[in-house]
Amino acid sequence: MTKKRITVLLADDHTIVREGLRNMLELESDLEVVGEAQDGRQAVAMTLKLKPAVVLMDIAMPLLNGLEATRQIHTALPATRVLILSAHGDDAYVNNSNECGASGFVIKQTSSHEVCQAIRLVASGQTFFSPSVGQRIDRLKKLSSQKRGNPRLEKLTAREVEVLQLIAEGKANKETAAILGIGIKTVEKHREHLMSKLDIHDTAGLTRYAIGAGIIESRVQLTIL
Amino acid sequence: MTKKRITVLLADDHTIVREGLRNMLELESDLEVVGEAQDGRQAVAMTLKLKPAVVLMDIAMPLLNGLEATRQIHTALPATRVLILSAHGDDAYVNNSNECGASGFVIKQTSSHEVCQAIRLVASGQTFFSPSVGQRIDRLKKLSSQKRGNPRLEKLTAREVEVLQLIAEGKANKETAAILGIGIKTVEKHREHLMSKLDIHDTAGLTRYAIGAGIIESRVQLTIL
DNA sequence: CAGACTCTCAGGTAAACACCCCATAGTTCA
DNA sequence: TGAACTATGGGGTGTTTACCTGAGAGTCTG
Repeated sequence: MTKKRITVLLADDHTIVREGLRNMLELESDLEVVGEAQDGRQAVAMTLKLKPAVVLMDIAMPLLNGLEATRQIHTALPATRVLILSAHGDDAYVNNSNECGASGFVIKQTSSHEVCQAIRLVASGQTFFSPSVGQRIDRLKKLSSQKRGNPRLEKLTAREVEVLQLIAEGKANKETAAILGIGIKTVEKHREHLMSKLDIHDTAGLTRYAIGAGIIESRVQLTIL
Repeated sequence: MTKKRITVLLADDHTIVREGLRNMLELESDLEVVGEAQDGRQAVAMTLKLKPAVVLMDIAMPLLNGLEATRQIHTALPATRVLILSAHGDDAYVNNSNECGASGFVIKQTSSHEVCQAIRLVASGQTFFSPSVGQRIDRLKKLSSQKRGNPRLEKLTAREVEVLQLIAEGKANKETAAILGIGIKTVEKHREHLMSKLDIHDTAGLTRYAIGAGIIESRVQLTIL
């Protein structure tokens, strides 16, 4: 054998995208796809089990969004590099992809060649940001040195954001409890804290907030005709 | 040469997705990717020039969305088959993909094998709809076969839209009843009909639908960090 | 080390919701 | 002129929320 290959875990809820990525990455002799996850929660679980060098992570995923998943992975396995792969470069979440512990951020408009390069870069400990994203990061860094933004979402804990996402996805407390593996009463408590902190006291309001904050996507649809 | 290959045009604004699809389709000996378009306008132009047998069309694209592009292609070249490839199968897009002249609808959760099969089907003049999408279409077809005179109002009644908006604004049934000057039971009945018609059975889902359909807006607020 | 969070869970209550059954009156349309 | 749809109601039942008090275990931090 020549050298150790870079192990990669793919996390994207679209089967077609995963298959396409797998095909492309496996054309590269130094990259090896060791697993595929269909949602954020699975991404975390599989990362802990398979310990890949790099996780290629979509942001918009069910159950747990890519950034939360990144945060959890970064906390549990700081050595694992997470490369965010997002459809939009103007996502509200671009802003704190750094804080979540991501090593890079590429948009889906990027060519596969660049993605491979990005994977190699982050695997070697460096960072990579798509040009349009990089500018945005720079701009925000400059701004944040002056004033602190959004007081509301900042106050939420990681667990609360998780629960908020599940609420906005339409899960009942019982389902949420099952998904998170905790008691219903605990979920109720998180919900209570969310409502108190955000001063929003109904499910519809929490859902609107989650969409507005970019925690989940509102399927944008044009012309109802 | 053995037989004529099915020519395919890819239309998706994400380079990675296009490359992935191209790789996968070219593994099939009977499929041939003859071009790639990055937006809806380009998709129409390239279709007119290259005259592919099948256009694999994403919906969410810049400049011109996939459904509009499909409509234009179908008008100009009725022989060309358009296969919609969308990220979401549960949105309003599905409803009028037929009207735009699409021959099929697959969601990105589909496997590449199924996508290839779908391409072959639509190329042969048949139609293909992903299971989850198919059910929706069937339901709509049944509805529209019953009331042909009003193709656009087959969805929600004016009153139901009113109630939906108030639900999405976070109003409880009691508030809604007071606002509309009707009884609570009537509001409950409208809510029941909404859930049944939309096949959405929780407040969060109704709220997401209302936002996606443009009935209400989710205030934009970003910038964390 | 003590206080401040965070996460976990308990019991309880009143309200709201989801989903059934049913009916009446008006409109629309084949 | 019926059949179908729409809007308006009532009754009932079981589930789910919203909101409250209380509390133990853990972490983080000044």
